[in-house]
Amino acid sequence: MKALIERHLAAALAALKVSGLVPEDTQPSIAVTRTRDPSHGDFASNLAMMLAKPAKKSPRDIAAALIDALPENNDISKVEIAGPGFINFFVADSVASSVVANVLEQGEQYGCSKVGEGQRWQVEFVSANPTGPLHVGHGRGAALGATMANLLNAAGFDVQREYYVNDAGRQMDILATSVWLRYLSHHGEQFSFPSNGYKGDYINDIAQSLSSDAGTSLVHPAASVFAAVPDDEPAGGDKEAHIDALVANAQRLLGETEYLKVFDVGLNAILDDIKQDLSEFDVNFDSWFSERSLQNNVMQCVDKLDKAGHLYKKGGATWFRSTDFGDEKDRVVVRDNGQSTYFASDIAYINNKIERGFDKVLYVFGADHHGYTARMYAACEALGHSREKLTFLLIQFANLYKGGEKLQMSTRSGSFVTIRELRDEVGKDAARYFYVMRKYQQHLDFDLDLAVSQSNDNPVFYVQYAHARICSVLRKREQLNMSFDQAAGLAALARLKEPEEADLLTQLATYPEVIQRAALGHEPHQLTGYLRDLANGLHSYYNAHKTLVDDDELRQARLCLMLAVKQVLLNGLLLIDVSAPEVM
RNA sequence: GUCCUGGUAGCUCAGCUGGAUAGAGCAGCCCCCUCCUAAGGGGCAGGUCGGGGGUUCGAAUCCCUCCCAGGACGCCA
Repeated sequence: MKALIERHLAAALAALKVSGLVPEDTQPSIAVTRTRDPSHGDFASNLAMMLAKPAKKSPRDIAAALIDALPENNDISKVEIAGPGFINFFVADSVASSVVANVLEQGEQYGCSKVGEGQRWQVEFVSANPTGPLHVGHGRGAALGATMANLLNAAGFDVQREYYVNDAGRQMDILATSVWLRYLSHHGEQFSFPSNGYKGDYINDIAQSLSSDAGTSLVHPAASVFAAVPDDEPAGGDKEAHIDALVANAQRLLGETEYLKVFDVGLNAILDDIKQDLSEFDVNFDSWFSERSLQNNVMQCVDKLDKAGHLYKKGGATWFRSTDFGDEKDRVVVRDNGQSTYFASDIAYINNKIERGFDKVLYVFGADHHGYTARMYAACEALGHSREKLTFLLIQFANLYKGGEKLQMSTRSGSFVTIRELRDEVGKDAARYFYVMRKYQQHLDFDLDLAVSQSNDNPVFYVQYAHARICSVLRKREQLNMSFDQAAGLAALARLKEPEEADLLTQLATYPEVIQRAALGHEPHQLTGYLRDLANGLHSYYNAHKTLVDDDELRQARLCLMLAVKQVLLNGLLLIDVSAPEVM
């Protein structure tokens, strides 16, 4: 409808140019928007006001001329000039109500579009280090990433969801060493646990399973484990040096094979845990990409950059001249000790992603990564690709509140609320809904008490209740043995004349636009906002008018409308992976 | 210091490429179940859109500047 009006306005504009009223060279963008106030019709355009200046006429005169030049169309019942020069379009009732038939015909496909057809996109999200369970901070990235992927999918994009597993590097060594130390404690060794080690209870659990796996075969006396290790922080030393020395000793004492065993037990236990948490959260990935699998490619990529002349040596290290591509300073890719940096892995990873043929790669990152994006763009361009291939969505942190108190979380100290605890406390539906209902650029205050409350305060229930209410009406119809004939109802849509019905029809027609906007703008909160409004429309209607009326024809029409609203509520909730209960 | 993101009703937030009288929810006050689920609906009240300039027919939205809050700025991962 919107496109139709735009075409008509374009035709009218062309006519005015021919008649000389508007200069040939003016190229205004033709904007048609939905109106907020029904008295302004269904759609409005500001075209006349934009033409007023170049044409040197008053906006209202231009508007009148445009309207005269508009092609005839039966779908538009009235066109008016309003206010300073808006052109308001009133859509014919038959067109407005036809949306019901569209919804029922398309079912779960209603709202889907083909704007992204033929494009392969990757959405990478969560990608938390497998050093501990997912906490509520990761939850937001998980929920947003999953929903954005769903939305893009609905907009016709071919989407791959990927989790980048950081299964290499120092943090993982610290994890493996932490597990081993706990294991040693289980076997009676006495020592004080490093302050920079992983201290959560889950480390104990993993150590326990390592014990039942390996028995005492991995035990070494504490004295040798701590031999020549510099003091820890509490003893006045450096905690980083302390833990690094412990890692080195672990690797030396255990030998490569045994060390790797401990390492993998830790990694796999935690990764399995993460996978389970995510799947219970209805967050699913197509691909778990291992950082270790990239290791051979890292130096290849470094060579590639070197051959292209983007690297130089300084102070024993190899630097990438990222400032050539807009970064604020150059970055090290190979340290003076010969080890490649984490950034070097990321370069290889970018290269890998692009070689896999994605048209666009979306990174859903925590806002703390923002200093990182400039060098990522730089790397992408240095590798010979357009920076447009990368998009970073920087998610602001989520703060948890309980009883008015802000909860703290930190993986290292082991004091955090896990995503599992959150789910147990508020349920998956509320958690998923709350995570996406604010725009991602905004800090999210997650009120646990509100999410768990079964009251009208809770927006999740509000939307779900609308769905359940419709189901209840449908059940009641059967109980009362009232007839329902969908074809007859669709034929009688003209009977829907109440203002609440008109509102619902407009809202239903808006849904595909919302999905498209939410998908292309990566803004899931558009969808939750829409669902709230639609639910509100339904509740208002429900209170104002009875569906199961004796008038056969009217009842059939209203039932069709109810079915359509139910379908759209369901479609929207599916995109955020929230259930649509039939009974509440 | 540089760079991000925010600053809209008492609180939490919407506000689509600049558009018509700035919208919801919660909190407050009033009303609505002999009627399809009251986890609901309707109404009232509540705003110098952080301050100040500017662009425009028209600014919460764009530009400049200042103030405030949170975050990021390693040869860490």
